[in-house]
Parts: sequence; structure tokens; C-alpha cells
Amino acid sequence: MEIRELRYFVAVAEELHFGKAAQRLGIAQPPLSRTITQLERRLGTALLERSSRRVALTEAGGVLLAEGRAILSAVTAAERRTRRAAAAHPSLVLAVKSGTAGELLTKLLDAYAAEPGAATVELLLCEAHQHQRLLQDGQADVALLHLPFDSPTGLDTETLYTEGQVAVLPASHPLARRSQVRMADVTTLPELPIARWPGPGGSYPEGPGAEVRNLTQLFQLIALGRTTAVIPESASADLRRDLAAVPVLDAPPVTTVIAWPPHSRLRAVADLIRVATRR
Amino acid sequence: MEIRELRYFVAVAEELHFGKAAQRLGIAQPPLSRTITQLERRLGTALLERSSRRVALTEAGGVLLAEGRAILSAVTAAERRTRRAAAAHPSLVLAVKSGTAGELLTKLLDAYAAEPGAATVELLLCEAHQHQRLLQDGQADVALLHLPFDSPTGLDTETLYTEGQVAVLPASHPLARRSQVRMADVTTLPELPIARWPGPGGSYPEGPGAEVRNLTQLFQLIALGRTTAVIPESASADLRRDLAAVPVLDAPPVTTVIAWPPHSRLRAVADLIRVATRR
DNA sequence: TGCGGCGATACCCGAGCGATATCGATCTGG
DNA sequence: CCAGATCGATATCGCTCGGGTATCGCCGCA
Repeated sequence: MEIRELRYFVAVAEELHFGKAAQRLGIAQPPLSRTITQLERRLGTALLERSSRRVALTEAGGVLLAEGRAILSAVTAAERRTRRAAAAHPSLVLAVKSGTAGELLTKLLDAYAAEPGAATVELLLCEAHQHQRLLQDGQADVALLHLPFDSPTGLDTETLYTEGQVAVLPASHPLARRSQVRMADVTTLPELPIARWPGPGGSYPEGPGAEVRNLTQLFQLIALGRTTAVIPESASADLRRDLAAVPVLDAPPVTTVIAWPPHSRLRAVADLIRVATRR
Repeated sequence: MEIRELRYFVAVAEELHFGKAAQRLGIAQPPLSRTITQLERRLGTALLERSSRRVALTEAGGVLLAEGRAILSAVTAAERRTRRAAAAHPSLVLAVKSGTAGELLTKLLDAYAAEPGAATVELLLCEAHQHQRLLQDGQADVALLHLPFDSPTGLDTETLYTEGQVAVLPASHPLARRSQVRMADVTTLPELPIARWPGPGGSYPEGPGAEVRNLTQLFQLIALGRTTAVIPESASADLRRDLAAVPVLDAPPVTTVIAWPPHSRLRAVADLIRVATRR
């Protein structure tokens, strides 16, 4: 099996249309048909069921689509990482959600910078749930994830620390004067529905609350009395004056982990992980 | 980058000798040289430092070797899994160390077999530390690992259960009458050095104890009074009459986890994991 | 029933892959 | 210090194979 064949197959499997796939690949349709047929013959398996009106994946085709996507991104990752490893000035890309400020990150970067032979650390600020893709296609070398929100599927991780969550409320709200609350107190406020974050696929779950993408948006909407949210304690470190944070006793704890692709060979990654986990 | 190029590069990087690599690949040496040069030009990076007497990896070459190996095994895994997904009779390969008998496995297999639409489960008995390779190159679909002995690097896992460890001793040994011992009691017996298991690389660590590969060997050597060992409680379930097991209070607990490759699409894998983790 | 959409087939051309022959550099033994 | 051996690079050739255009055959639809 060659990469070219996989690229072609993935294109067809995603478009479910030979013509469109050929266009996307920048080739004509006949060689595409031929390549897929040849791939099927090599594997000894039908990958697509095709009539002249409809193209569908077979069971085997579905498996190959999943595996193929992973392989293709592994290949682009390998190219990127190889090029980067050759750069005169070694550097390290650390992916973090734009919310993740916090002492932890500062301390980590300072501690690593103090190491002998430390590489330049570039911060790659990303949207929620993007870390995994960034690590898997080689755009980032390491990431900070927040369990259980982010999924560490297929990554190696080390736990850095665990914290509780707080409810963020308008300072004037009755609950804001409490020293602690429970999830039920926060989720049952009819006038303040819980904000919705995008899911792993990038789309929002159904619900009444406002749709938000980052903390600035969230805080503004809370200050306006339109929504509320339960977030990790450290994310509420420097809150606006018109907001209040109240610990939520029974909210699931949030664990910050450092994650990296399983076969990373970069010395800088190993160093950073060592610095992050020692103490 | 094409698979062919990667295969060639990995061969040269492993042999560090163009002639030998060409032989291993079953081609002549000139096209191999040419392909590597072309790969280096495409990546814009030297991968190998070559004089006429010596071939060595560059920094970038080392990175590409690690990534390339992973990609190559992912490709063979994709081929195997695609073919298997097309088989008329769906089956599932579960990799377990030959020691892992125990109730857990029996219960798991029974529970899964009772599911509607259960696939045939083939057991693949393997040596220590082989699970990961088997999963990564598609010879197995799921595995049972024992942390902290086996490493779940690059795999997704769910914890099944945790147990203590016991010291296995000749029944006639003085310690065998104790109801519990400590690590120090067992490791400091001059006449009974602790047995050595192969490490992740397949080679044995240095030390005085006997080299063993499986429980039968181990038990025989213990019965002969040549060695002793600390093993998970469940592995000592049906012990020979001339052996005794004593709980070791301060031995690290052993966690059995079920592990699978991160982007598995097989329904049977999902079912098995669901069955394994529910209760 | 004729038309349009879509994948498969037929056929041709050029790039690229592999083989052989040979060169040039470097290490080794006498 | 030189002759031979070793080993990677280069030159050149033939052929496979990947890509293009033209066209067919099938099927849904008006």
C-alpha cells in the first residue's frame, strides 16, 4: 500500500463521489477509479459499493478510512518534525488552550528556560479540543490538556495537578455571597442557564445557555447577566471586578496533564516533561 | 513522502550501510542511494552523514527513523485490519501474556460471548512486552496489560482491576509460614535471588537471579530452591503443592487494564470494552 | 424515450524506478 | 607508501506505471 493510494482512497471515502474526489485531488477521474480498483485488488477486498448513482463505504472501507486518516496525518507529522529537527535553532511548540494562563504555565516555562540547553518554546494557542489534532499532525510537540474535558486518546500523558471547579456569577447575584455551592444550585437557575462550549466535533450541544468559545466571551456574558458557568479554579484567577467565583463542592475535579505523541524523540520534549513532573 | 521512500530510509537507518540495506530490501544499491538523496532533497534536510567508510544518522534522521517505524507498522496494521474487517466471519484477536489466566479473563470472555452479535474471540498468547507491537501492527485488536510492568504508550486503556502482589517461595522455606512479608524480607535472601524477567527490549537486566520467560519456568525454579519472585496475586491462583504464596505488604499494586489502538473502529472492540468495564 | 450524470474502459505518453557498468574516495595490509 | 578492497555516487538504459483524453455503458429522470 502506498501513501498515494491512501490519499486517493480517503478522498473518495470522504466525498463518496469519484468526480468530486478527483477534483479535490487535482487529478482526472479515470486514474482515480483505476487506483481505487487496484487498491481493492491488492487488499483482496471491496472498499466501496458503487452503483452509477451512489457510492457507499463497505465495512472494510470504514476501517481503512479510520486507519488511513491516522496514517496520513502521521506522515505529514513526520515531515514537519523532521524538518523542524533539522532547523539550526531548536524550538519546541507547546499547544495550550487560550484560557490556560495560570501560574502553572508561567512556572513551567520559567523552570524549563533555566535548564541547560533549553530550546525556545513557542506557544501555540488553540481552541478547545484541537490539541490532539495539532500533536498528531506535527504542528505541536507537547500540549497541556484538561481532563476530563479534553481527551488524551492516543497520547502519552503525565499528570501535573488537580484542582476543583468554581461557579462564576455576576457579583451582584445572591449566590455570589455564598462561600460554597453545589452543582444543583447552579444548574437550576432558570434566569441564568449554563453556558455551552463546543464539543470535540466543533459543534455546540443543544441547550438554553449562550454559546461561547473563550473566557473573555464567557466573562462578558456573565457580567451581562445572560449566563453562568462552572470552570476550573485556576481559570478564574484574575476575575473582572463585576464577577464572583464560588467553589462548587461536588463538581468533578479537573486534572491538568502534559501530553505528547507516543514516539517523540525530541530531546527538548523529554526535558520539558522532566521539568514539568519533577517536584 | 511515499511509503516506499520511508521503507528504504528505515532500512538504511537501521543498517547504517547502503549495501546491506539494499540487500535486505531486495534491490540494487544505486536506486537506494538515489531514493535517499531524493528524499533528503524533498525534505530539504540531510538525514544521513556519509563518508565512504561510515554512515551515521543526523538529528533529523533520528526523528524520521522513529516516526517512520511508527508509520510503517501503522500501514501494515491498516492492511491487516482492513482484510480482517472484510472476512465473512467477524473475529477479534485478544492478546494476553501467557501467564494471565485467572478468573478475570474467563469471566470477561463468558460475558462477551453472551452479548448479542458477539464475534469469535481468538486468544493470542504472547511474551511479556509484546502486546504493544501486536496492537500497533494490527496482529491484535485488544490486549490485557499489567501496569506498571507493561507500558500503555500510545494506546487507549480502561482500568479493570487492581490487586496486590505475593511472594512465591518453596513451601519449606521459613518465610512461607508468615502471613505477610515486606519487600525487604524477600529481596535480601542471599540464597534465593529474585528471578529476572526480560525487559521491554527482550534482554534481561543484570543481576544474580535466574532468567525466566514464563510462570512454568519460574515455578519450577522456585520449587528447586534456586530463585524466588514477587508476582500479582491472581497469577498465583493455582499454585503447585510444593510452593507457597505470601502477600507482600509494600509491593506496588498491579493494575490490569484493557488496551486498544486509539482509532479502532471495530464494533467488536467497542463491545468487548463495554462488557469489560461495566459492573 | 431521450437526456444527463457518473463510474469504468481503452489508449497513449512521459516520468520514474530498477538494473548494470563504472567512478572516486578511503581504509588496510604488506 | 602503494595495491587492492570496500563502499557510496553517478551515468545510462529499458520498462513499468501513473496521469491524461476520449468514449462507453448504466441508470435515474423528465
